[in-house]
Amino acid sequence: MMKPTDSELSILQILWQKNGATVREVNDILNNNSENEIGYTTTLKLMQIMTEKQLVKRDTAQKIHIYFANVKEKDTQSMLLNTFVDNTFRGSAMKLVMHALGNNDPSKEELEEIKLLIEKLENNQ
Amino acid sequence: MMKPTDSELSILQILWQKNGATVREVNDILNNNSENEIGYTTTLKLMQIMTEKQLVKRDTAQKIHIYFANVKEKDTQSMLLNTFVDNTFRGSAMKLVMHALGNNDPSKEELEEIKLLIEKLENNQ
DNA sequence: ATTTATTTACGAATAATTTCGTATTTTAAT
DNA sequence: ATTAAAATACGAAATTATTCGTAAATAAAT
Repeated sequence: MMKPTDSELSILQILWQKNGATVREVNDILNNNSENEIGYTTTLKLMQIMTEKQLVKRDTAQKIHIYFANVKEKDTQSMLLNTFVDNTFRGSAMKLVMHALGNNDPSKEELEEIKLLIEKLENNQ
Repeated sequence: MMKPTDSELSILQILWQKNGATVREVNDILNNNSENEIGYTTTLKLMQIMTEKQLVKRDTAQKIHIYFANVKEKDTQSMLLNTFVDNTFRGSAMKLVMHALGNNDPSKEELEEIKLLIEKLENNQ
C-alpha cells in the first residue's frame, strides 16, 4: 500500500466520509473548507493519480465517474501514525500519547474511554 | 516558528540528542541509520537552509562551524502533532491516542505512566 | 440539431524539497 | 612551503508534489 501525500489524504478523507463521490463533489468540498480556490482539473488529476496508485477505485460504467476509497481509513491512519511516530517521536508511541493527552485537555468522557482501553490492554498481558 | 520538512526534522533529531554537532558528524549519523548514502554537501546545504529558517543556529567562531538546534523538541513535536492530527485524524487527538495505544502493546510501566497522567488531568477539571 | 456546459485525458508549468557539482577557503600532513 | 584533505558557499540539477491549460468526448439545454 502506497503512502498518500497530504493532498491525497484530504481527498481520501472526503471519500471515507461520503462513500462514493464525483470529482465535482470532491472539488466542491475541498473548496468549501479552504480559502484558496483549487481548480477542478487539479482535483481531477490528483484523483487520476490516486487511481494509478490504487488509493481509490472508480466506477466508469456511467461516463461521469464515481470514485471510492480503495484503502481503509484505519489502515491508512496506522501507517501514517507509524512513520509519524518514527520521525517525530523517535519511534516512541508512548511519548506521543503523553504529548497528545497533555496538550488537548480531554473531557471526562474521553478520559474514561481511554481508561477502559487501558484496562483491556492490561488484561491482555 | 517555521515547520521543518522531513529531512530537516531528521537533522533536528540529531542536534537535540547531541547538543552541538558539525556537519560532518550529522552527515555521518544520517548515513549510519540508512542504506542510501547521502552526500556531505547535501547535508551542509540543508543545514544552511535551516540556519536561514532559524531552525538551527551555529557557532562560527572556529572555521569549522558547530550547529545547535534553535527550536525546542517539545515545541516542534506539539506543532507537528497538531497538523498531523488535523490531517490524519480529522482533528481528533483522542482518536489518535486510542489508535496509538491500541497498536503498540505498551508495557505495564507505560500504562501506569499514562494512568498517572490521566488522574492528573482529571483532577485539573 | 446546434449550441453550451461539463467531464475526462493528458502534457506540461509551477512550486517545494532534496541532491549534488564546483569553486574557494581553511586545516592537516608531508 | 607545498601538497593533500576537509570545510564552506552557492548555484543549479534532480526529484517529487501540486497546479493548470487545452483538446477531445459526453451530456444538457435551447
